[in-house]
This record gives sequence, structure tokens and C-alpha cells, in this order.
Amino acid sequence: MTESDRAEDELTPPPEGTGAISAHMTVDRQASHFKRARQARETEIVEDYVELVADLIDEQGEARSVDVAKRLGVTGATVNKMIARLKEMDLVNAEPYRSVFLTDEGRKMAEASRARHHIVVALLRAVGVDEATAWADAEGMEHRCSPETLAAFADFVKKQKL
Amino acid sequence: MTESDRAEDELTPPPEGTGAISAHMTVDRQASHFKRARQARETEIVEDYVELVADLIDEQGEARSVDVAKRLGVTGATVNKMIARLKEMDLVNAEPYRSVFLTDEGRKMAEASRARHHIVVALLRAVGVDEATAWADAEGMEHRCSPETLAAFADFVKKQKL
DNA sequence: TACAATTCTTAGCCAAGGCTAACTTTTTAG
DNA sequence: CTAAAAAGTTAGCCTTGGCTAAGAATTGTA
Repeated sequence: MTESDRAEDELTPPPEGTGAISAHMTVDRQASHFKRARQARETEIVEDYVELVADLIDEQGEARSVDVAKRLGVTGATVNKMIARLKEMDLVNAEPYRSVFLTDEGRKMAEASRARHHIVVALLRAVGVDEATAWADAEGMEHRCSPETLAAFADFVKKQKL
Repeated sequence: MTESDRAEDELTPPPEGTGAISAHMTVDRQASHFKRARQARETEIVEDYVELVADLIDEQGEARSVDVAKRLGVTGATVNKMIARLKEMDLVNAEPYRSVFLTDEGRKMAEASRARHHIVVALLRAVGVDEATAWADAEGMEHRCSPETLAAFADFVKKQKL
């Protein structure tokens, strides 16, 4: 499939009031957004696990898989499988029947994820979302914000406070 | 597993500066947030397809699966399988080798999805995110905002404009 | 009309991320 | 110290949503 195959898409006039293709949204751009979204869906589960492991370590000194399971609302078997995957990705260290620890890389991911989480919560609060809803909704939004958007959020929150 | 099994979670003091458990985030609440997030991941793909079918119908009078495939950046086979699923869910009508049409329910879902999409874009613009990034990031955030958050967004945007 | 290109369908594959059930190891209580 | 409870592991299953490859239907055109 070549570029010229769908050159006409570039010329489609922007229809008003729909989510349809327009100037800033060519077919190619849209496809790549969806691809990014699919990618995000894949990585966000990993990030959730890693962030949670970090939380547990910080709170309780160690992350036991039973606690991970409780907080994520999944079974122990599922956690086990996922931990194995995280281990393969070099995000955690784990020995059978022992609790889970973060590698440097894992810790870095957790901190980044956590930072994003907090920025999103702060932004939601700043535009008038109540505390509980902000925490609930940030879980999910945090993985879908580009660095640019997060920067804008941080900026906005900072200005709001002045 | 009973409530009392983890009553101690309610008493955990809120550690500062982490994403850890605190007053507004009991283990149960957190688990249910993650469950909601998993649910959202499942429904958002459906919504993406339905919204896109609506876009194509509005733009071109019909939704051909080759166009859906192009815009989502997936193969025709994938679209085919998904359309079959949407049909089972009574969101679309589709006959072999013919283009796809929305049922009333499908149209309703598309409109709702589109409305959310626009609110999110507007909010992002309002807090200083540039046009292109706003459109890119809204794709993904739109599925993760509760009605409360969307209402707050709409409210904030309206006030901003005055 | 017939053939070529395009589109659509089908079959079969894969990985991810859930689950249950059965089993082993570790921890805890008596 | 031993038995019961809790935690962790393993095996096997399911659904989703991707993919490729091969073939059938439709459409466009010489």
C-alpha cells in the first residue's frame, strides 16, 4: 500500500460536528493513533503490576503475591504468571515462594508511572473532579497521556495554584 | 473471602508521597478500580470500531471493511472477525460482501463515544495541550473517564469560555 | 464479456491475561 | 512439633484481538 493510494484522504474537507477525518487527522495519523492505543493497552497492565509492587514494597517492605492479587482483584495464579513475565522483562526479581522485588529498571518504571498518576490526579482535581473520582479515573488515564499532555497538565496545575 | 479478612486495610495510615493505600483508596476500592479498568479495556475496542463505522457512514455514506481496516491500522481479517462480534452484540447489521450499518443501539454508542471524545479534546485544549496532541491523546482517554469526570470537563470548558 | 484487481471471507496460528482445580511449600497456632 | 491454614505454584482451559495465507465474491476495465 503506497501513499498515493489514499492521497484523497488528505483532501477530505473537515465535516463539522463529527469525529470524522479532518485536517489534523489523516487516515495514516489515525491508524497510528490506534496503534499507539493498542500498544498502551499492552503496556499498561505491566505498569499496573510494577507500580503496585512498588507500592507494596514501600508500604510493607515486601510485595507478596497474595497482596498483589487482592489489590488488583485477580487470582493468585494470574499474578504468578504475570510475575514470571515481569521477571523475563527484567522488571522484577523473584524466587519461588519468596516475595517480589523490583530491579532498577522496574523501580524506574514504577516511579515514572506513579509520577504520571499523581499529575493526572492533580489535573482532575484542578478542573473540579472530586477526590474519589479523580483517583478512580486516573487509574487508566495515566497510561494514555503523552509526555506533552502530562507536561501541560503539570503546568496547568502549577499555574492554578498561584 | 469476607470483609473482615482485610479489615486492617482500612486502618492503614496514608503514607505521604507514594501511590500507596490511603483513606480514599482501600484495597477493595483499588481492586474495583482495576476491575473497571480491565472492563474498560475490553469495551474500548468495541467502541473504537463502532465510532469508526459511524464516521465512515457519515463521511462516505457507507462503511466498508477495507476502510475500517485502513483507519484502525489492522488487517481485513481482523476487521471481519470484529464485525462479526459487533453483529452478535447487535451493534451493527452486516451481510457478507456488503458494507456495514449501525443498529440503533450502535448509533447510540457511537454518538456517546463521539461526544466523550469531543469533551476530552476540549478539556485538553483548555488546559493548554496543542491541537494535534489533544486529538492523539483523547483517543484512549475518552474510554476511561467516568460520567462524573466528563461532566466536570464539560463544566470546566464552558466556564473557561466565558 | 472476460479477466484483473480489489475486497471480503475463512481457516488456522499466536500471545496475552484472565480463570479453576489440584498440588506443594511455607507459615502459623495449638 | 505437628497439624491446619495460608500462600504460592502448576497445568490446563477460555476469550480477545491480533496475524498470515489461501480462496471466493465483487468490481472495474480492456
